[in-house]
Amino acid sequence: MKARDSKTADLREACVKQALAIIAKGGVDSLSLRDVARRLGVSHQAPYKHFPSREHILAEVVGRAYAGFAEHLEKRPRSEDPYMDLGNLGRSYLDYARKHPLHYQLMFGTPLPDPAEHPEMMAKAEHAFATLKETIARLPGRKSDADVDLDALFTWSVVHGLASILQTRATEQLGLRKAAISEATAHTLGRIAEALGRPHPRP
Amino acid sequence: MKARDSKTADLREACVKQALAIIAKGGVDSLSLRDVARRLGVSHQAPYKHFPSREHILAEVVGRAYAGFAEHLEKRPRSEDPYMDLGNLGRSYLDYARKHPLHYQLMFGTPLPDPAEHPEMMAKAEHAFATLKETIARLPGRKSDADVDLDALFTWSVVHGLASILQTRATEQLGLRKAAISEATAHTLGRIAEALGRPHPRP
DNA sequence: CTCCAGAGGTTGACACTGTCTACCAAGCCG
DNA sequence: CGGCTTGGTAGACAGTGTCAACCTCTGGAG
Repeated sequence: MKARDSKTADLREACVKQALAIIAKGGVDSLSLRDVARRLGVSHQAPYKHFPSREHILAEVVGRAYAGFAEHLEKRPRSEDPYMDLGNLGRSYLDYARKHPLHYQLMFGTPLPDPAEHPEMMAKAEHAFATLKETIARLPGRKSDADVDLDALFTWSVVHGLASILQTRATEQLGLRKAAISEATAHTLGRIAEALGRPHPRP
Repeated sequence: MKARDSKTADLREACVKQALAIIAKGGVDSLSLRDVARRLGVSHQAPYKHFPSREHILAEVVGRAYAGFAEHLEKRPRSEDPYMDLGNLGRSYLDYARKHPLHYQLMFGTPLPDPAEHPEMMAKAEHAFATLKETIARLPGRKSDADVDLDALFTWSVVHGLASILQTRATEQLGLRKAAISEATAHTLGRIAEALGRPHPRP
């Protein structure tokens, strides 16, 4: 019944949407296929016609988060200066984590469905890392691929670590001044650039 | 019955131990108080005499992980040179994450019980961060407390980010050479020191 | 046109979970 | 003795994932 004639159209799609809504409200643990079905006004087994198991619907949700993330990184502003370009990439990364904490948490802060069994889930993630490596390869003074790999890993560590920490609100509990938080992004991106060899500004 | 006369002694203690064992085998999701009780040969309600809910037993397990972590950091080698001291701290941190991946994951890679409702859980974490700030404050050229806060946050981000990434085995899926992984720790710690102003070695 | 296979939906059952309630046995203390 | 607390038991309930059987359209193949 209902005005939703979405029936024939896309129950699968509606499931994914509702799943995200449920996770948004109550955390990933609270996701239950029966709840999804209930909200959609269908039987508790209907979702199983589209997803073999709870893990699979979760993998789908996470996969979409990765896709949105990769798209966001692609849309970042570009620059001629390689250091600025790296800065843009980092800012864009932290931007996404701040604006879409739920998606970020799904991607990196949750016990994920085994990636080995859901390979499509990780495809987008690889692309994002490749972008980072390209950007770093353009910095002056890079020699071997090994250097690039190591510095890409370093850079990723920093932004990922900062994003995670800012999300846990650990800051509130660790006695940091509020100002520290708002300045953290700029400061951290600056430190990355210095670590990677940009001449230090010494005013 | 059984040879376990631990009965009078410490069912509570045994619960925590079994809980950790269960999590170790099947992940945090698989923890069930009924399973704990079953393994201990007691009724399914016995654990509830010692823990008000599943969340509380989890909080206890996590709290112990934090304690063990803080203790590990305390035992790190010390040094006169402040940069070496910082390096030791970072190495010690990454060491722990590598040797006790389960504990590390419990602390930082899992949706935790709400810290606001389990304050004792976080007490040890604060101490660890304070140690980091002290170490950084000893570096030459630090000015204000604000600088120290920001650089502490930066440093924490790096090590935490690297530890997280190395644990997800994302490396395997992102096309990094195996060598990159083993070199990552040393390289990253070096980059931190450079970012914080240690003169770059240019061989 | 008929037929029938399959996609997508249904109901019912099962084993499992966390948690509530009531009950019981021992120990302690007035 | 009587009563209170502590730590255990048993039973029930709602909620979960998932398996199995069944129903009902709908789109082709013959």
